[in-house]
Amino acid sequence: MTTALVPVFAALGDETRWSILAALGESEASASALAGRLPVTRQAIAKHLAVLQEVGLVESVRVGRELRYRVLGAQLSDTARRLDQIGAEWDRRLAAIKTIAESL
Amino acid sequence: MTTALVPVFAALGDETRWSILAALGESEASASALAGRLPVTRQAIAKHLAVLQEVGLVESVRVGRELRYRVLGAQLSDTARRLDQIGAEWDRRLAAIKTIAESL
DNA sequence: AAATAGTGCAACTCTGTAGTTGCACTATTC
DNA sequence: GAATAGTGCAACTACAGAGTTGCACTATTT
Repeated sequence: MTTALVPVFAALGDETRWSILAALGESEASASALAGRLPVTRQAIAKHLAVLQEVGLVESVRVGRELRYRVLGAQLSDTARRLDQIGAEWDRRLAAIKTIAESL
Repeated sequence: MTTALVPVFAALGDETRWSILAALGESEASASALAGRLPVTRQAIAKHLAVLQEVGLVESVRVGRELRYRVLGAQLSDTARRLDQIGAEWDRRLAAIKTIAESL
């Protein structure tokens, strides 16, 4: 299953979500724990985590009575790979057109 | 000048803008030309192009009386590289924590 | 058993923005 | 010089989503 690309970027296009990802990049944490460090409510964070989980950037594990979230760097790297391929393809094609144009 | 990352993702988090980028990935085009191929008005496309240009994904060149837009694959590849580094850093750090935890 | 920490869900506000219509302006092209 | 193709700008609508408050529920701890 290859995750659709656009929703991933939409998820990454929000500063608050990057704050959450950055925090999770240092250590796993629950929504409540994150709410202690960030200037938003726990409910807002829960919504962001749902978005991030939907696009596979985050996964959750039950630990006692808390839901602990973990960031998935591999998904980010996979997205990066696909992005790089698209950019390279554009430049390749446009360079080819330019070459043809100049040969006229 | 390293472009801020989040605005780039916000720009990439829209399907219509991807349609525009895909079209420009095949050949340069003006806002009016793009409006002929896509199911949105020329004005809407102009706004999207402004957003894309703001984050450096697109540049424009005057050709006669038209403003022709060109996609910049290099900016996409650069973004991809930075994204990959971030993902790798997360996984590296969390793996280190896991190792420490298991050694207890 | 009681207190509590963590979560889930719903309703609401508010801002941002995607998209539209309409008109004015300008440089072409004939 | 007149018609026209391309763009620029402004006002407006409509919807998505970021954030809030409030309450209910549940599984822990003590």
